[in-house]
Amino acid sequence: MARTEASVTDAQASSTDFSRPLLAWYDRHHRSLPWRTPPDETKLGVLPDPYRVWLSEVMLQQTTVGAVKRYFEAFTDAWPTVEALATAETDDVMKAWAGLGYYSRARNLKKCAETVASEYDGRFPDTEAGLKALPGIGDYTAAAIAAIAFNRPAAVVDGNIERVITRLHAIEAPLPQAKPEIRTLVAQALPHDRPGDFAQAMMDLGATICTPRRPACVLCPITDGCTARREGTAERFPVKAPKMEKPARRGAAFVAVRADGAVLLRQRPPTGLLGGMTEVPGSHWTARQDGATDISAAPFPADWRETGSIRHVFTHFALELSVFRADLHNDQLPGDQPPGDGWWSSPDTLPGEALPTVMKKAIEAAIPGATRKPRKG
DNA sequence: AAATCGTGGAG
DNA sequence: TCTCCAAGATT
Repeated sequence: MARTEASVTDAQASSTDFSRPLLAWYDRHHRSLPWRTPPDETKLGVLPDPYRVWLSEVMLQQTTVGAVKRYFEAFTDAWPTVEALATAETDDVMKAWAGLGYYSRARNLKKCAETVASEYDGRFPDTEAGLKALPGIGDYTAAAIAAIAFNRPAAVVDGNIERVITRLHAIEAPLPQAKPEIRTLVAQALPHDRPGDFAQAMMDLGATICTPRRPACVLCPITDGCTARREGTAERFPVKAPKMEKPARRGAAFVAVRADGAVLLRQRPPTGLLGGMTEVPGSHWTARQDGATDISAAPFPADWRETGSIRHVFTHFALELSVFRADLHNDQLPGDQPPGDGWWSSPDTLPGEALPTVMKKAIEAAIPGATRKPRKG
């Protein structure tokens, strides 16, 4: 195909202008994703639905593409527009988000949808500043939506792009200190005719070629200006500050099973770890390792039997949970109301509850299969 | 501004 | 099994 953008190339010509070969590579090797508009359409001016771009970008924060796909389909099926999400029940949103992690994202997602629906007439702002003012949208997400959904020349910097840029320039400064320098370099390389495709091309390159380990430099379209490639040190970048090791905590979880199979659940506080999500009653999670499993934290007296234990690793600590189960007869129920603000969830509603993975593990340890959703069809 | 906030896949 | 870490945001 004939190249007609010679003037653009000349204007940007420098050792750091890698956008043309990168975009040419993207045109041929871009990933096809449910929220993405392919380059043959964006080049004709067709842009993706900002709602779908926003939803995907929030889901993709610190989360892999593979994990996001099913959730994205479920969300867009249930709530096809930002107005639909704005009027949804928050509890339904938390249920749909359960398992994806970082649950403040779901709370902010709902708030953001409500703001866009009520204050912006259902249309997302088309500038970085306007977007960043919304809950759950920070530097990266604001730039990504501006570039991808509105083709604004925004400097998008995510983990992939940090890796690509630090290798291109062999940046020795550790992250996150090097971030301002990286942003400047991205802004300098930004092709103003295709900012959205450029951002996605950089991310695809980082995800498929310029990978954290064993990068496929042989297949890379921009090796010419890559210092780390020339020096054979690509895998050394990006340099990161040393990470501290995760402390251990332990606690007890109590699975109360009624005669009809219903399980006692309750809601966690609205903020903090697993904020607003559903849990089985449990003890405090202590950092003490000598502490015996604390059965005094049970929601009511019963014949609690330890049925096993589960391990779960959070971002900043590892948890070991002793799981207790009690099978209740009808005359053993603690009054006609569940303790506190809890509720009994029957076997057919349990799989649809807003249970984070750690709680599904705990329930599974007491009642194998109880949280598994029945296969449809 | 350092700490907090989940989960699962890959090597 | 263990380590790394993924399209980061918030306080």
